[in-house]
Amino acid sequence: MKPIPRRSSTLKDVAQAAKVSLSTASRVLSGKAEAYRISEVTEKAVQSAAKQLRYRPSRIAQSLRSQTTGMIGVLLPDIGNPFFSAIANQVSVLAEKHSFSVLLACSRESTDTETYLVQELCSRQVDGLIVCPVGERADHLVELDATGLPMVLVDRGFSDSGMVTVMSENCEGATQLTRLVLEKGHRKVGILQGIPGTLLSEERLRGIRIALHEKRIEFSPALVRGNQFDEPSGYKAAHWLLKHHPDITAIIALNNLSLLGAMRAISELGIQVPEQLSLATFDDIPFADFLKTPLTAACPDVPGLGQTAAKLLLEHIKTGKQPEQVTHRLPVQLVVRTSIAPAPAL
Amino acid sequence: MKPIPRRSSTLKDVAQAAKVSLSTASRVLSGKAEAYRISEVTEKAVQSAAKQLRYRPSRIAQSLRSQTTGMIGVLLPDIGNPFFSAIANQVSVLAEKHSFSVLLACSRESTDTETYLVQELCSRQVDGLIVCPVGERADHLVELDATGLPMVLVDRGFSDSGMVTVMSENCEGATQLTRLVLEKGHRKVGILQGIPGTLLSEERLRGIRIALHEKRIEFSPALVRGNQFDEPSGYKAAHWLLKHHPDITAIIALNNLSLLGAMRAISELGIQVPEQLSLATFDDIPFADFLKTPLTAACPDVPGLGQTAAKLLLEHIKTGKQPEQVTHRLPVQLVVRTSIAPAPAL
DNA sequence: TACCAAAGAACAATCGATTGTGCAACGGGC
DNA sequence: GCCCGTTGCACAATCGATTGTTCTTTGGTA
Repeated sequence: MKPIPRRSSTLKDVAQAAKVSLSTASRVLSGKAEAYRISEVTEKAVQSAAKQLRYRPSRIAQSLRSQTTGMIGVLLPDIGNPFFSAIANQVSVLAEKHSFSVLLACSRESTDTETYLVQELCSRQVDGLIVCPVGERADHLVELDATGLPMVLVDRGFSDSGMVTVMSENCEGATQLTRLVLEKGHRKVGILQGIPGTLLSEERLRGIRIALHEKRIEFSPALVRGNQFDEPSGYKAAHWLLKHHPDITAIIALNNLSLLGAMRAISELGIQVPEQLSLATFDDIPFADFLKTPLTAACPDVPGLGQTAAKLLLEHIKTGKQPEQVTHRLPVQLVVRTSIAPAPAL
Repeated sequence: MKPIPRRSSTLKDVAQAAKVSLSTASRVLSGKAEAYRISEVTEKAVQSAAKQLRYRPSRIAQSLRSQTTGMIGVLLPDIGNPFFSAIANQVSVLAEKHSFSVLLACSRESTDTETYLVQELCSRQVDGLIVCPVGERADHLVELDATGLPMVLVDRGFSDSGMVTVMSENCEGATQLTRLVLEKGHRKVGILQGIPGTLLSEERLRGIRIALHEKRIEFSPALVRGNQFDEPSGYKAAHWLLKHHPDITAIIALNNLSLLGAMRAISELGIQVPEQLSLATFDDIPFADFLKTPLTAACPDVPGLGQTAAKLLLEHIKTGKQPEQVTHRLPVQLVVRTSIAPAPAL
């Protein structure tokens, strides 16, 4: 299979057209004419030749030479999820501002895929990496981090991994959200989580336990359901909870897709929110204000997460120094709407 | 500024470790040992050296040599918009399946930025390009298309540009959506559009005119407002319409963000949907079923758009031949909910 | 024993840009 | 008139991988 012959003009073409050597052409076009005492006549000749030939340097060749690509890798679990696409958006805009390109990859919540893609991004020599890890394992990331490649984890992380991480104040947010529920008299609350054991889930659960503890309510692991950060998981978990624990009076969803699944289940079962069942959730959704029952939610600062991660990464790349502060926490904003009602008398 | 010394092992290292030449190492690792009659002993030696050194070939070097990068550029107006992120998602997944990486760029609905980014992606030597153009101008894209670079436009396009394009059946969809409105007796309908003059807007407007014509209702350009594919545009347009034409009984939004803006405006004005004002829109939104007033919408086949575009592009890249069919149309699905009510008596 | 073919691996050019060093030409000072 | 310093540019190595060509070795045969 022949390489496609669509070759744009190279430096060589420019040099020949201007009747100078490669080196001279290169120095002129990279603005070093002055430093190398190149005459104005020559300089102009090169520049006009470059313009005529519509010369654009090959970033591939530049990358090979300079060992730096001007690309940052962005590895997310699911770009279809507005939460992550918002992060990608922020990163992309900031990257462009700093003349970096974004190499996007999507692990689809699979740790194996994540491991593979991280390698893939590395073999493309990205200058840095922003990863929202699936969260089940950290070894492949720790190993990479150890090589010194600038890397920032975002939204999800690992405890004590030593890797630079930008996260929400999950525990605090969960506590506040849960308090709102408990204050309305709810005593038996179902919880929809994502992948169990991930730091994100653990922190949010911990926050919930703190609020429960304040009210002297025992935490019941049986009421925590869900095994994925996706809609089917939320759907099944909600169905299970409402079937096996019909006396729960509130549900807290720990992420947006679990919530969406739960709402389908609740709708199917004909349960009224918030009259029969109160609902609280993590993550904001567009159109939240226009829902039949506007949702009370603990909202991570999504733009902040993306911007902070990008800023830290770019800083690391430019200075060569890892940021001093390893864990960065962004506050979660509590948005009170109407989905939490007083617990119905049983 | 020195290049960062974080160098992973190169083919040279492997060759030295295995005590063979570069060429032999290369041939073994690219699976051509057989063809070049390399002894099994040597082959094993190279492979184990590669494994020990954790050798991964530099795709930069490979790209330079092969003039092919295994990257496709994806240029979208706004990745934050769920519509586009869903497309990016599809493209990303399909690309990965075919061992391509995605270089993402975001024009932020600016044609200038778009022009710049297209150049940027090209100088990175992407093997192909998927573009959802802003739609104001086509010259920069036509020019690129002429070079033979595999390229597919998605969702928005240009009339008679000759460029491979994947679009929705906008006209037909708009006609159907409008019919639903008119059947309920509405005679004065406000319309929220994106950037005027773009093919997308024009086609949808044309569809609306067809439906109006069927009912012998005159099309009034004064009732078409909006100048951007974003929320503020929809917000302002809706406010303007409801202020200057308080007798409109329905609004049709031609895209999701205009709709969102309109809903804010309508909510602020305390207008009841659908009792006082009917609402119909293009684009589906998550949670649509759970809105206070579930929206009747003409929904483009978003996954289909992404997949078709990716498939066409990858096909073009692999075969080297531009697909025969230039324009691909995907049906728009009409989802009837409850936001269109009979027109109130005036 | 001498010669030839095939096997096995090394040499070297290449992709496109960057950069340290070397080499001419020119002018001025002694 | 000769030497030296400056000016202006070319030569060549390099980044890492691929590949056409060449070279050496080995074994078999006449």
